[in-house]
Amino acid sequence: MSNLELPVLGQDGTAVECCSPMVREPLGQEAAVDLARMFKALSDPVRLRLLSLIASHEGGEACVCDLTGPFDVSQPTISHHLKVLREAGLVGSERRGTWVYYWVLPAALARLAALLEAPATAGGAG
Amino acid sequence: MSNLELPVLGQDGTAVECCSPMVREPLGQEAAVDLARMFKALSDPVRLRLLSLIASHEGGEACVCDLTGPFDVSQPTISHHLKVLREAGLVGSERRGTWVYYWVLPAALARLAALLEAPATAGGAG
DNA sequence: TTGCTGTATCGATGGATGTCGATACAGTCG
DNA sequence: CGACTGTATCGACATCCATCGATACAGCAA
Repeated sequence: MSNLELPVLGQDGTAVECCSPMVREPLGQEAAVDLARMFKALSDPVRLRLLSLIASHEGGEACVCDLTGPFDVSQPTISHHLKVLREAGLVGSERRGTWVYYWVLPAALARLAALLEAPATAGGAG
Repeated sequence: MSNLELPVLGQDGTAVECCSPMVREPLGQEAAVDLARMFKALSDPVRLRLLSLIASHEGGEACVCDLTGPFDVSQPTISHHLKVLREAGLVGSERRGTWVYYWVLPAALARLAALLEAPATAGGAG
């Protein structure tokens, strides 16, 4: 249950509408729906902190037991948020004995980062 | 009403928790709330397409009249989504005579992109 | 002024979402 | 086996959100 079927594509450079900066060409509806799902997973403060906790944890992965402490919400809520992140294709998970480990899928983050990349030359916020 | 008070900071390299990749260090709660608000603005397919339409429009800005056509939703809904994007600090807007123009604020997109940037060396989604 | 067009706001509504307590499931230890 | 811990699922609930039609506001043209 680690890798969902991500419609990710040309790692080798084949330009797809999903990965080029959105300042270059308008997003298609399909791509927009797919990307919006991933951004929605990032649209909650708890999930954002969970993701950064996992990503910055040593070894690049974290046990759920490391993730429930830093938050004021209940354990089922943490489990729910982890499920959202997993179903969005942002993290993978695996059970090892008693504990369940989560790790970030860098390709997914990179896909979103590439989309947001901009020349930053036009009149920006500052 | 173009520039909201973005707590953006060191463009010159001063490391702030908002801008360093989340794989480096855990996000603080305040930063997470702030960033989640921006990601939430990107979590809707219509808004994502609106943003890319604006960004990829010639001159880097687009009239609302250019934005209502490509969608199946009503004009008030488009107006609502544009407001969400504006209040999230992702776009600026200005009225010029009859028409209202919107443009992307690249610094905001760059801030999010920097956060998502990862070494992309660990076992990724593929 | 009146009329027309472009855009924003209002109020309502159905559906999605975050949260919880209770509980079920998975694995380890006696 | 039973007891215990770690994690996920269930069901409920309050709130938020995308959407709409109706309407108000802003600017231009007669």
